[in-house]
Amino acid sequence: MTKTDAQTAGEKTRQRIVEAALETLKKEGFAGATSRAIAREGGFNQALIFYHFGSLDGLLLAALDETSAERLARYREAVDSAETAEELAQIAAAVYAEDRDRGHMTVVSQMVAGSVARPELAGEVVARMEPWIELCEDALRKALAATPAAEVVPLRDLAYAVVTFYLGLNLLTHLDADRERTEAVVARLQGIAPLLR
Amino acid sequence: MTKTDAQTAGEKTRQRIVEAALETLKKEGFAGATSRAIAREGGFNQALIFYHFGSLDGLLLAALDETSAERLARYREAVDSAETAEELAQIAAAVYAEDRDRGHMTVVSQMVAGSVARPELAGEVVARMEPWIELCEDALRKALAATPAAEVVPLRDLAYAVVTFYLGLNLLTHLDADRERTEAVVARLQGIAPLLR
Amino acid sequence: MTKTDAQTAGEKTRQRIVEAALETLKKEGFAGATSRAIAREGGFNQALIFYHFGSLDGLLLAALDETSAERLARYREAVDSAETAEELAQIAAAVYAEDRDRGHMTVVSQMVAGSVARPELAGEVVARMEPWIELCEDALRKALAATPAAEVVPLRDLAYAVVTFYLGLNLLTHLDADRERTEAVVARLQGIAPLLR
Amino acid sequence: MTKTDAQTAGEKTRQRIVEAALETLKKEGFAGATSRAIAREGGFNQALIFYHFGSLDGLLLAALDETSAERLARYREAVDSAETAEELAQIAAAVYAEDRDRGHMTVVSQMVAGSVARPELAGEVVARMEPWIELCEDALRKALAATPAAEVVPLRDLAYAVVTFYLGLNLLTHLDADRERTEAVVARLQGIAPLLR
DNA sequence: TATGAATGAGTTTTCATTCAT
DNA sequence: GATGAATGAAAACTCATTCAT
Repeated sequence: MTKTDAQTAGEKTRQRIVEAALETLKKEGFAGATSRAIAREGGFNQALIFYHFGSLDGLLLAALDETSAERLARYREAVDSAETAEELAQIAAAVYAEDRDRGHMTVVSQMVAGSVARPELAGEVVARMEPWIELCEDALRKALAATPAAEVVPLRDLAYAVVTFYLGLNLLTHLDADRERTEAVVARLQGIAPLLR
Repeated sequence: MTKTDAQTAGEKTRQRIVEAALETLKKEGFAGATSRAIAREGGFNQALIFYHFGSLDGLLLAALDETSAERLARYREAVDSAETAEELAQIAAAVYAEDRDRGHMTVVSQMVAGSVARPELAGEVVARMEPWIELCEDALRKALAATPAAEVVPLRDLAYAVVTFYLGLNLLTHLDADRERTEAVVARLQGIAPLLR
Repeated sequence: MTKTDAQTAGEKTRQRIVEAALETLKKEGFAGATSRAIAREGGFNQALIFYHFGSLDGLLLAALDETSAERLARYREAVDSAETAEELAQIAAAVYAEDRDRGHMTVVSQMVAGSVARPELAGEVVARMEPWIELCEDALRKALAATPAAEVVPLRDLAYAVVTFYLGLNLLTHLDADRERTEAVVARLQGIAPLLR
Repeated sequence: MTKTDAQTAGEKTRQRIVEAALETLKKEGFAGATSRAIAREGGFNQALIFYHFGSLDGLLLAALDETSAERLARYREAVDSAETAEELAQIAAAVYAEDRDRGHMTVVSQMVAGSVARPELAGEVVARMEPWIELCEDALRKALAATPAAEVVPLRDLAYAVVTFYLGLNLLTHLDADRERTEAVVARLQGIAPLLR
């Protein structure tokens, strides 16, 4: 086995573990994402987690990184391609729906919620939210370009508020069995976009 | 000891346990609010929790009820006494600050976050959020009375959105060590009030 | 309240507790006959058990005494009134059916089974089986009166064997959900009686 | 260490745990066979029980299987080698004595007795008694071959009755400290064999 | 690289029993 | 006589992690 092959094999395993972690986070939440549960989900040995990621926290953060990178790219593209506030709102709604159905944001909100009582994790998690806030700021800059809103609330703070809201929304989506309400709220927000003119 | 001048011993103990639970929830979060930790915090026997509340979940929900009742009364009074949107915003900020410093809303957000992976708890927790949404709706009705906003977004949905946001805010407050940002966001929101005119 | 009344009240409570213990033993078995379960069944305070019987074991033994006394009287009468082996077999089957349906022997077998690992109880329980063996010996004496069997196996040993068998039967009746087999065995034994001639 | 000349480490540990379980069952009975007690007896970590057997019930059933397999083989051989009823009776008595002294049947009767109030266990335990009944039926067929008894009581039912009796006997052996009586009963039964002619 | 085995500390909950009132 | 409250010990089981192979 050559060195390149070996590295590849290792990379593959890492990937497999990360995916199992994400899947478990989606299905069982942060509290249910134990090393056993993840290993069971992925069909591999528990100890592999510690071999490759040092600790369960390490894996969880790596999984968060992975999801974030993928989703950020997707969002960034969407934001860059939009021109008007309406377009942005529409795109946001579409990507939100995709996220909700595929569970991407669940991972984020679960990690945030789970980190609250874990100072070692909290810092790491919060750091991983920065790019989201930046992305959101960019989107808002575009959306509010021609409005007076930008003068009232600094974009940075507004972006932070939006992410904050998104986090709360994700939490509640999980609690609200029928999703009726969270859906309604998102729909309404879309209705606001045209008013920005 | 007569029955009038003092609670029964049982009532006192229940209260003591509830307070220990709240304290632990604030300090250690949902994941850290184990029966042991709560008993240690309150300096009583673990088994007392089960004697008085049947289960740890039972205690946690009772603690949530207790905090909610107290805070709701406080907020309700504030909302009722306010006349203008500015007044409401000012009061909201004041009560928010009080909550944040004393940890009341931490308990709520911790319970919400912790319930995500616990279906048995989730229903109970979500039910306990209803009065908050109602209160918020009343406040918004007052605040938006003379504005056209009410016609665009139904108050109910808006109230739900506000609570959602508040939840996210609480989560982030805990993660963001210096609180700088969450503070800034709240301050900005206050700035919006005058614009509603 | 006169002393007689008081005694009566105490006796009534004792009786209530004993009945709750018997009921719990029948429904939940020895392992399920905890002080809590018994108190719940009877709708009284746990501590009453210890006030009246000193310990849970004390209550359980008292309950065993009570059942034994009642059933022994019933069996004794039946044995005394029978004349032939066939009659005895018929009566035995009838009383067995009654016992099985009302759970009397369940209590005995549960106490025996539960005592196995409890030396303090074992001695007491075994002592309470003596009258049953004696009764059985009397019945066998009558049944085998005119047969040569009595010369082969001493009645005492045979009586002990019968009780032993009855105990095993009770245990298996509980395990064998459909009771088909235990019923069949009892039916067959009845068929043996005429052969004794 | 090759795979042929030794069990895997896991197999060895499993065996160690099973033996500790059997030993505890013999010494402390079903109620005393807690995970702690078994771990203490075997000098290993409690958690190992759950690692290897999933649950305490799982271990107990595995222990029952182990004992049963060993003893069944022993009995089967004895039954097959016997020719006459007297021989069978003699062999039965010898094997019974061995069982009693080494505690094999104690394990069976403890599991039966303990399962009475445990529906999940009961089914499993009862299933494990089938081979014993079959073995017994074979022995009886041989013993009663030349007698008219087989026509009166079907062998199957009789076998079931014998096992039933054996169970009761085991229970009582433990209660009856001096074993005098159970011994006597077994001795008497042996005396019956010649009469079958 | 990967794995099966092992561990100590932890979890929620229940137990029989005691005690002050 | 009776009760609500309290307790220390124990129950089954799970946790993240380590280690020898």
